Amino acid sequence: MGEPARRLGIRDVAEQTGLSVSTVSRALNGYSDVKLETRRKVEAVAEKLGYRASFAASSLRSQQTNTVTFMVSKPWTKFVDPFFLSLLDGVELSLQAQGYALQIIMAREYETEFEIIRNSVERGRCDGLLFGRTRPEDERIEWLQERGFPFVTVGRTDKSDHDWVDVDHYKIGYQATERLIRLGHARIAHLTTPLRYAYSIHALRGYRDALDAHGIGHDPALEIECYLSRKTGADAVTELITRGVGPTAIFCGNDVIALSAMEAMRQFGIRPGPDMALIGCDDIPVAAHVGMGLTTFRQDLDALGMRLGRMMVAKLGGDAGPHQQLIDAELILRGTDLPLSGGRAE
Amino acid sequence: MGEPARRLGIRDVAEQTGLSVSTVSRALNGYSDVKLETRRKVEAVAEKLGYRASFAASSLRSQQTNTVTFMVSKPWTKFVDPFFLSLLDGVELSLQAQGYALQIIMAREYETEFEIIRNSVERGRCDGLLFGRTRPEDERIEWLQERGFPFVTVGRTDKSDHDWVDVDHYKIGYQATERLIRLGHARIAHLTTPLRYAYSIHALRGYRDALDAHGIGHDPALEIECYLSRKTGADAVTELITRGVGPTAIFCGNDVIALSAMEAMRQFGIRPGPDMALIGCDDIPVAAHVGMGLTTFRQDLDALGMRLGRMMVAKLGGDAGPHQQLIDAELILRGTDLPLSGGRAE
DNA sequence: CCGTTCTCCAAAAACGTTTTTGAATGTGGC
DNA sequence: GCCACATTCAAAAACGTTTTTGGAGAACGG
Repeated sequence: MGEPARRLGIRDVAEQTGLSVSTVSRALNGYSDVKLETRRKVEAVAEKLGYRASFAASSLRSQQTNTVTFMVSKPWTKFVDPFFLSLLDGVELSLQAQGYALQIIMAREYETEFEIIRNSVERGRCDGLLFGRTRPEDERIEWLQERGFPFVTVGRTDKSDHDWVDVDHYKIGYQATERLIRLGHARIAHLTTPLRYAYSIHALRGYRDALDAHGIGHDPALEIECYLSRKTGADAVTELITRGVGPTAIFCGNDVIALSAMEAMRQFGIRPGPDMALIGCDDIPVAAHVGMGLTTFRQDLDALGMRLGRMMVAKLGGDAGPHQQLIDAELILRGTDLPLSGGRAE
Repeated sequence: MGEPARRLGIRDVAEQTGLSVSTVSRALNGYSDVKLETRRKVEAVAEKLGYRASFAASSLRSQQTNTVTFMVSKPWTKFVDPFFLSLLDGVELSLQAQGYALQIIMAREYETEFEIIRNSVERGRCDGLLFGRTRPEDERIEWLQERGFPFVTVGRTDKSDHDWVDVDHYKIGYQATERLIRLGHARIAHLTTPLRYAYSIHALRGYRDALDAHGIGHDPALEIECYLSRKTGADAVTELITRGVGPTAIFCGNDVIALSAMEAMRQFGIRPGPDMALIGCDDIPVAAHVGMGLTTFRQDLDALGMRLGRMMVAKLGGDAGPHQQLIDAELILRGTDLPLSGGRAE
């Protein structure tokens, strides 16, 4: 017994108000050619009935979803720290201010990233796309550009004629290295984040340029690519020490690598800081608590997120672009950037 | 010049194959009443053309989205640690195995949680809903139950006649307290997570029951409710000490509170562990690195996520339920659960 | 050889909105 | 008093699928 619980539709609102369906729609969507009094009545009835337009129906007809998708790659270290949440927070804030919903979608495997994008775009699940982990040559970006689909990336690519926001990793690399040089170090190793990502390469360039600028050439043996799983910071430190490459300081592409490196140092009886200077990047929460505190770079991801969102809104609003935003990281001095003391012969 | 780039539709596939629109649809959606050969041809052409069904159109007609939404409350501490990501990972894995997409949506404000749910459900944006931070009396749950909308929560409520998964916080509270009692402590404080959440209350009950079971009554002065911002673990410790309540051990509702408490202890010259035993909960990454290591409880959120996803799939598949899953946490012994030593007069 | 069942496909309706088109009414100028 | 124009709304088309309905032909049993 009882009705089969048919979905509440715009017709019901039309009947209740005694107006036509089209007028109700125009009233609810804020068109100007509906009398204020009429609009009020429609809104009141809609509220009373608890009516909301079907998402599927309205986006089918209007050809837009008012939704922006952020694709997050799972093994992105930044996801795990609260500041990445700040980024999403900033994005959400600036999007919803303009009536857009933020939707987050996970790419669990590296291989599915592209497939997820294709699916989102071709099925018309969102109006705009946000993603990070850009690579120097990024097929996702080319594909999206071909189709003219709106997107903004976190991170640049080699041909950067699209919208992006980015942290200046070149500057980070340069500053970190220069600081270590100023502290008297000359044998400075660099444990890089995976070099398939553009930002890793920028940091590496900064590192090398700083060395060059101070008349120190870069030594390939001091540059080691690290991963989250395969080869960690600890492996790299072990390699540096057993091969006798003899660094007195290390600049790590991120704090996770730095932490792992510190672990290995302790195993070798090397004190991070006094015996081997260390600078990381990201300022993850652990960084302040580990040992004497890890010197590292902090990024204002909140601001980055806001800009990311605003850029997307501008783009969806018809602003052609391209727009780009580079933001600086802040050096957080703690306990591991110490001057060269009892270094070996150099 | 050039076409106005009309959207690629199912009609195009129909024309290319020489079949009717309905046959193409049935072929692509895996119905049985289409010859294998025909299906192959359709799939080939669709692939060649790069056709994908419009999400809006198909979900309008079929009245389902094949999407499950996880609503994550922003100030959820678990979001910030990598293990929360494990939970989402587990969910995604079990959902996509059954052809469902996982979509994450953020509730930045406490007040918007309900609104987001209403919007998702009434606009028909998803087929099922997942969320945590359940409260003993949870209006979201009642609302969803009234409407018969499929959902599974992370955490129970008082009237638990719905589907949920949960970590056994009662057991955690009981075990933590019992361990501290066995170590000789009798004045054991409990810094609780916000008591509006059901799990906080479960932990509190476990704490009290353990005290009772060992003939120690609970003292309201030893129970302090902590928040992430307003009153932190540090504030609570300050209160305990300045008021001379005299605890010798503390069980903290989570590690963030514990860390904050440790900070305050140091300010008072109290060594966490030797001078004041401490047990936390969650095993956030910092926990292993802070001081002599925080003794805490680890939860297998990966498994929790898998179960959560599977439960949702079952529900969407017509399995009535209710289904409930309680999982145990594992005590991780580190350096802060020490026996009572130079305690004051008791 | 006829009737029945089964297999495969086509035509058309339906999903619930938004947008287009056009009509009715009122208003003002001459 | 008539025409032009602005305002406000209604009718109907359109969005791109899936589902329903039913029909043509093949297969099969008697």
